[in-house]
This record gives sequence, C-alpha cells and structure tokens, in this order.
Amino acid sequence: GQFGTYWQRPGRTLRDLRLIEDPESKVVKYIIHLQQNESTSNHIVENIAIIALLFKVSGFKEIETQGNILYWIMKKNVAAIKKVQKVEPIYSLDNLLKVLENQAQKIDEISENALMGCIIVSTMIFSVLRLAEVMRASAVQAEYSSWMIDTSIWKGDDGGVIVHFRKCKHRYTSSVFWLSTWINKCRSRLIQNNLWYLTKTHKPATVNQGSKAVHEIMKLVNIDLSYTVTSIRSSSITKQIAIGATKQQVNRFTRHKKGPATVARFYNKNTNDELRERLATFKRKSLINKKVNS
DNA sequence: ACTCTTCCTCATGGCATGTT
DNA sequence: AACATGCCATGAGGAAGAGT
Repeated sequence: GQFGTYWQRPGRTLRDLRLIEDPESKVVKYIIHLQQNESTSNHIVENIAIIALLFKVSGFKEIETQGNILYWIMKKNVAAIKKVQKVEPIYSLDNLLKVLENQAQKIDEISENALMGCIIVSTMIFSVLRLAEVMRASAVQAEYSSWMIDTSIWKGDDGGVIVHFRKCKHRYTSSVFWLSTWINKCRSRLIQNNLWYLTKTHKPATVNQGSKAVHEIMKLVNIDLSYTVTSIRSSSITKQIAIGATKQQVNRFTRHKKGPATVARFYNKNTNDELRERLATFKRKSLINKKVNS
C-alpha cells in the first residue's frame, strides 16, 4: 500500500512498474524516500522484502541483495534490528500456576472468557505451543480420560503436532482438568476446529479474543502489562532450565530445531544473579586459618 | 466490537567458516 | 571427515493503532 502511494505520483500507474529497466535503482530510491520520512529500520527491511517479491512475481529477475549498492544501503537497517542480548527479568511461572489453582476453586463463578484464558494458559505452559497454534488446535479424547491436542505449526518448517496430556497429580493446574471442564460445558467443542467455540457469539474465538482472555488471567497475577502472551513460553522454558532440565529435554519439549541457540537468544530470561552469588561465595574460614597457621 | 494495517519479535534452513 | 558454530534472508506470530 505504501509503495503504491509512493509510486503512483501524477502520470505514473502501477502498470508502469512493468516498464522499469532497473528495478534495483527504483528500490534504492524508495529506501531513500523511506529514510527521509524517518521510517523505522524494521519498516524499511520489511518493505524491501515485500517489494523484492513484488518485482519477482512481476517477472523481473530476482533482485540481488548481496554485494551491491542495495546491500550497503540496507546493511545499517538490517544491523539496527538485530536482537540485542541482554538480561531480562521474567515473572515466575509459579505465580501463574497459583492463579490457575485459585480459579479452579471457584470454577462455576468465572466467566466464559476467563475460563478460556485459564485453559489457554494451562495448555501453553505444558505444551509450549504458541497462541496461534493453540487457537487453531482441535481436541481429541484419549484413553484414561486424557486429552490430545492436535495442531499444526506453520512457523519454521514443522508440520503437525499432537500433544498428549495425561492425568497429573497437580490436578487444578493440569491441562486435563481444564480441557475436561471446558469441553464438558459444551460438547460441540469436540468438533474439529471448534475447540474455542464461545456460547456468547456462537462461533469459535479468534486469536485476538484468545489473546485478550490470556491477558485477563495475566492481570490477575499482576504481571506487568508490557509482557506478551509469548512470555508464558519464556516463563515455562526458564523454569524448565531452573529445575535442571537438560538441553535435550528442553529441545524435545519446545520442538525447536536449534534449541539451545533459540532458547538462549529469546527464551531463557535468567538474570544470572544466582550464578553471580555463587561465584562470589568462597570459603573465608580456610583463608583465615591459613593466616593464623603461618 | 470488529477487521485491517503497521510495527516489532521470534525462528529456521541453508550456507560459510572454524575445530578436532 | 566429522563435528561445531555463526551468519543471512525472510516469513509467521503478537500487540497496538486506525478505521468503521
């Protein structure tokens, strides 16, 4: 849209794009235009990816981004959006679990929205699925009153995923308890792609509504509003590491392809304070004894 | 209250480079 | 040769704002 507005100055139509002889220089001009309008680096990088695709499907040969002028112009913007490694705090997963337990006590009083929030939160904690993946999931009942969540992962190159939740001794935080409650209230939620059916609107909840429901629960925990729904993944993974899960366990659990790297970069929110404490601890006594002896 | 757009964040395959 | 690490391009995810 933005490129269209920029391109369609008087006397120039989108059709004229086909007549361009040197798409690269047009792209460069457009970047300069964006920079002059103080666009963010994110915006510029995203725009150029899209425009390159636009030219490609219009029949031009692929725009090279390596070793040419476009590369040098983009370098600054690409560098600016790289993830900065820093220590970020994360709320404790235990607080979320506590709220789930509290809500379970008064399960008949809470609203449909809050109920949905609890189920999404519980599912995300124990499956490490993303919100969008949870929202397009279907539920299947399995043996010994366990549940299977069947979804597909579009991010990356993974296909379908089936997560199996079994009964667990921590009943009121478990996905089995929450899913059973949710589905028993309305059996038609067992129908494929109908898991998040809302009786209020008579249709499945959207990702947007799911996000809002989760934020309602996060509010009950007094989690800072700046945290996103994905932070539940972070909190879950951070706790996994804290309780001593091995690299392999975290890998399998999170279904990351390059688990350790991705987790270190985006999910492990350890402040390292505990490790610093331990580094700083040394045996004072023996030092003193040595002095006395000498 | 809903949909669409914009901005920022997460994630990966494929390749390049380094080490044993 | 096998194993290990790092970089790049780019598309999906999520939040917030705009428009209706």
